[in-house]
Amino acid sequence: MTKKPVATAKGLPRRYFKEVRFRQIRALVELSRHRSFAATAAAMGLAVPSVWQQVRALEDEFGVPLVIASGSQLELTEDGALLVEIASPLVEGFESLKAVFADRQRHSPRTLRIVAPSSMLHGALRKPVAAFRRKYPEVRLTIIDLPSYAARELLEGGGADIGVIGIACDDPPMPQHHLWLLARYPFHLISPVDHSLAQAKRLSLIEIVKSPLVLASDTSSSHRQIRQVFEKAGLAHRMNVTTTATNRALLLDYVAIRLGVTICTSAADTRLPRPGPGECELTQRDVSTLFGHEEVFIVQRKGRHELPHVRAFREAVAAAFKK
Amino acid sequence: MTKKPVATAKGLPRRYFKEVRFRQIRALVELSRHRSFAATAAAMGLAVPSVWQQVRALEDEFGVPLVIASGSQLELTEDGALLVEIASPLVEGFESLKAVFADRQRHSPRTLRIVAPSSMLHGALRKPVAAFRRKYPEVRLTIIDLPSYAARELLEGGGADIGVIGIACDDPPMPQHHLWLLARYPFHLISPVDHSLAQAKRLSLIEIVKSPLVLASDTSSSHRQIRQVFEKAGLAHRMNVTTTATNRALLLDYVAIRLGVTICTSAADTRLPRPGPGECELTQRDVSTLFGHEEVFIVQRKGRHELPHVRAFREAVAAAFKK
DNA sequence: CTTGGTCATTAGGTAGAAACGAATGCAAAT
DNA sequence: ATTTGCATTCGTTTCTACCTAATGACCAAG
Repeated sequence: MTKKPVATAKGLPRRYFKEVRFRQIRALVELSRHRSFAATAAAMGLAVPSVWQQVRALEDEFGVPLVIASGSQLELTEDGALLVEIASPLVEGFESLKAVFADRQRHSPRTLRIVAPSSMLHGALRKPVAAFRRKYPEVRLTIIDLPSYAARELLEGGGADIGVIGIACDDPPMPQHHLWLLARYPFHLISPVDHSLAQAKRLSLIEIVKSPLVLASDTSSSHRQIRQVFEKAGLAHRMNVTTTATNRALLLDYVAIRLGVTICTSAADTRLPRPGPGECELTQRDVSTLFGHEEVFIVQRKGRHELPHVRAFREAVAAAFKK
Repeated sequence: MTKKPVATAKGLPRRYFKEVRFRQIRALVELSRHRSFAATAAAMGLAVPSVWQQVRALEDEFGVPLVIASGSQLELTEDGALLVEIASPLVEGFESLKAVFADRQRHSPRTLRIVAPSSMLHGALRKPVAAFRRKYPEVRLTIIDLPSYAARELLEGGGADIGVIGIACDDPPMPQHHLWLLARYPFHLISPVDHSLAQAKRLSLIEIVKSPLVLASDTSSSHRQIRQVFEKAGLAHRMNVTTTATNRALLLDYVAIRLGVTICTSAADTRLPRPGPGECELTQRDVSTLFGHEEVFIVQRKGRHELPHVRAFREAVAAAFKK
């Protein structure tokens, strides 16, 4: 029975054996230092036959004797000495590879690109960012201010290392990324105190859609979620979004000058601003039974390894939200 | 059940796994060129998962991501680029190792050290040496003229690459060397024609030992063999070696001026010289029944690899003797 | 809006390399 | 004359390098 050769994708037999191997070269170089298989093996933490075999394999490969044992003392042949001369810089370079890399890495600049909507940056992220800046002053920090959905697209394209974004319930999944839930904010309806929606006993989507709306940017998660809710109710075509703004303070300004009502989220401790000149007083009602909650995630590309400074930032953010 | 760690000679577990491997580095460097696992694998003659695994192993080893796949196109991280920058000269050096070695080897001087008794050098070896000189003019040829046993000792000490020597029957074996039998020459007794040993009906050791002897150097194989024969017969103490010489012509001269008789070997076609002035005529008798034959060998250290020019010389000598 | 192709990734399996211990043999030192 | 230290051979075990096949994501054209 002949041994059947294993075919590769290309129909060729495997051929990873006939080849000069680095370990063999390393063994020879060590041998040239210690001048004995026993000493070399000890120095390399190997058994004698292993070293022996590696060196003999080299001789087979190059077709010339490299060492000869005359009595107890071992000598390199001319060819052996030549090979050592050529190869020893390579061995040294390779041995020190990890150290050199670590050294160069220490001195090469680290970067961190954070993306988040401005509300996050002004709010919950302000402290973690500042703390990170203090702890890693050498890291080049890039902060990108984008509404959630735009931020998501940036992350997916590799344009940022980490993001803190809201994700609407029916947005598609992000299979390439890790998501950690940070917070759930209920949606609130904010309107002038004298608005009919502020007075109504019970709110319904039908009632709300009749009013002109002031919403966040259409690339924000809250805008998307609200639209999705109206779509499911078959009311999307009746939405009258008069204004969009990227900023909660602006939204409230527009409501105060009666451009419409807004549906947005607020952290529990957030107070409504006092009315300025020419503005009306505002009130908010919880509409989470209709619109659910906005869910905020830390988002980061999946991968085997997380750089230490990225991890530090991620944990700082998580801790800030946990309080 | 815990997996039992295999203990080495030193009681430590084997540790040839946690280590940066050369192939992994090579894969990364190739990947940096082709920018895709598929293309890299094709270029290296490997399957895609092999390359993938090698690069990921590197990432594990260095603890940082080295490449990221964003969509179809693959990108090196900063760390990956750094590692490639450091390692690619090593890879190139290693890849070209064999070629560089071959090149340097071609331009580095080859040597051949031949040892043999002068009789061989003047006789059977003259033509092979000349032929070799013509065929390999660049080889530095060292010819050492020593009697057989001295030549043997030189070979055993590594002082010569190849030897053509006689070996006496009872000389110790040479386990470290290859021996090829070239010729067997019968021993002859050469004496003046009027000597009693030339006249005697039958020769015996007893008779021969009574005569003064002219022999080759005591480090020659023939001298040793003759001495061994007399020793076995218990006659060694009665040997009266009046003269030794390293050269057959000299031996015959001494016999011709009646310093004694000689026992030596001669090729079949060798004629005795005509007597000079003041010399007597000589005659020879085959004494191989008493002293056996001198056996001539090519001797060469055992080893996996024989350099081409050495082999060429060995074969030239063998051919010269075969005729 | 599916669908087919191409890519990366995971999983499972096999041949071969790389290591070991033990046994042998040579040579020098005690 | 032993012992000891080394190189060498042998047979076996363990680990690696590689494969194929299957899965999943993305992209471009039907």
